[in-house]
Amino acid sequence: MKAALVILADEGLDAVTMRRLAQALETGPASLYAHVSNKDELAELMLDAVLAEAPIPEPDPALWDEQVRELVRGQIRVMVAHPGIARIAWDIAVPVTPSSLRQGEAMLALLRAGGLTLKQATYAGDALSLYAKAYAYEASSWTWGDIDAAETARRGEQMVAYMRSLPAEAFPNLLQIGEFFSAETAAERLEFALDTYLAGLKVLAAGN
Amino acid sequence: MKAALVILADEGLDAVTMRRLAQALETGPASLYAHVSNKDELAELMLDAVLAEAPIPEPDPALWDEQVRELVRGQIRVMVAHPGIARIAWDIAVPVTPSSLRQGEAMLALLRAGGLTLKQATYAGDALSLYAKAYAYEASSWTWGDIDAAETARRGEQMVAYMRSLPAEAFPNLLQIGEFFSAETAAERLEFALDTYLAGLKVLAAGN
DNA sequence: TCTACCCAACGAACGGCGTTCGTGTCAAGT
DNA sequence: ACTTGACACGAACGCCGTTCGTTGGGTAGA
Repeated sequence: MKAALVILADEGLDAVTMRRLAQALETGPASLYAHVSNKDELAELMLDAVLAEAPIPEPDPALWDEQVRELVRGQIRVMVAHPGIARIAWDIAVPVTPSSLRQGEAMLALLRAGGLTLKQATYAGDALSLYAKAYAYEASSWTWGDIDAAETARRGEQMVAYMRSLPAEAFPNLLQIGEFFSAETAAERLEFALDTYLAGLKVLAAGN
Repeated sequence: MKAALVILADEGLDAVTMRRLAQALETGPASLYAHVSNKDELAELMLDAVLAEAPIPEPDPALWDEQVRELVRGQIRVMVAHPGIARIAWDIAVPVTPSSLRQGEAMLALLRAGGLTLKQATYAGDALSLYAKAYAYEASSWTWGDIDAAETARRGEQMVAYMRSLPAEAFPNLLQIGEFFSAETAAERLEFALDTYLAGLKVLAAGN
């Protein structure tokens, strides 16, 4: 349902209610149930529509690790481009929509091209997908909605105040990392996670 | 609020409402706002109480990687032991409760003991924490609540039916991995992810 | 052409939610 | 004994997802 994605983009996830959607379609809430059996099903349709925009690389064994990065980046990109979708992705327990399956198959194909066994590829794909969803969710909430800038700032101050109130030697590391943990470093943290995990996978593949 | 955790354990996350909690305390919903300013604040207190049960290892440079595993396992264990808490952990944008901060500091301390720079430790700790929350959330939903067994089974059939309806060569890998992806392999998938990521971190640390 | 039927679409309502407001109650201070 | 203040509470507000019974228009048959 395109209309739902428009509302999501314009007014945020909280505004995507059956009533609001019905209003956009100039009808009543009850009428929506002729096209969708559930709000969950609506969410699933929205997720699938968004995920369909993520490109799927053609596996090339020589480039497999960069292609895995590209696949994950693509998933994250489309989710972050539609803030709120990542939250929906978490709510859906087992995604069995066409786009989800295509993404899953693509991930497995790339990992196998990298020399992993089927089992290794399964587990690695699971971990990478989990991370993609997690990262997209966090990135979305930083850039949008749920928490506004004032609330975020308040939290930051609260944290600093709380930690200052403790003996400084209790949090020697935490007190130093503030500079690394801003929204600006988000992309860098993603690349770090991908690099590290893929480095681990190469160690594994070398042992096969 | 202990009473809230009892309701969570007995009746699931959906039952943790201000009204239900008030009923358990033999009072009205409005009275709760004398002790808690928000439902969000209640959730934060619940999360902190649960996280407080996760043990914090004393850093030993010789054992750092196994200690990181233990820390993550501990976080996951306490969350899965209280199904629904993992979901709360995702809803809270920036966890600034005492237990959360202690866990964060412990993670940084272990990673630094492993020879990572502060920046590397920050990014790695971020990724590991993200993964712990993600894994705990998934594990909780498999073992509990949100989706019942019948619904899960229906989804499984739906997926198989859908994939069978497509040319088999479109999903050569996905069609084979069913055996690896049951609830029984969950612990194995966790260990795989930890092993892989830590292997990647060691490559990094060696370059310092 | 007229009639009978069917079913998609709908208004209205149900039971729930988080939260707020104004009132009552009761113990401590004078 | 009287005042005062803080705390607890009943009732209500405006939302939510979903369901029920009705309706009205289009089509198939006579």
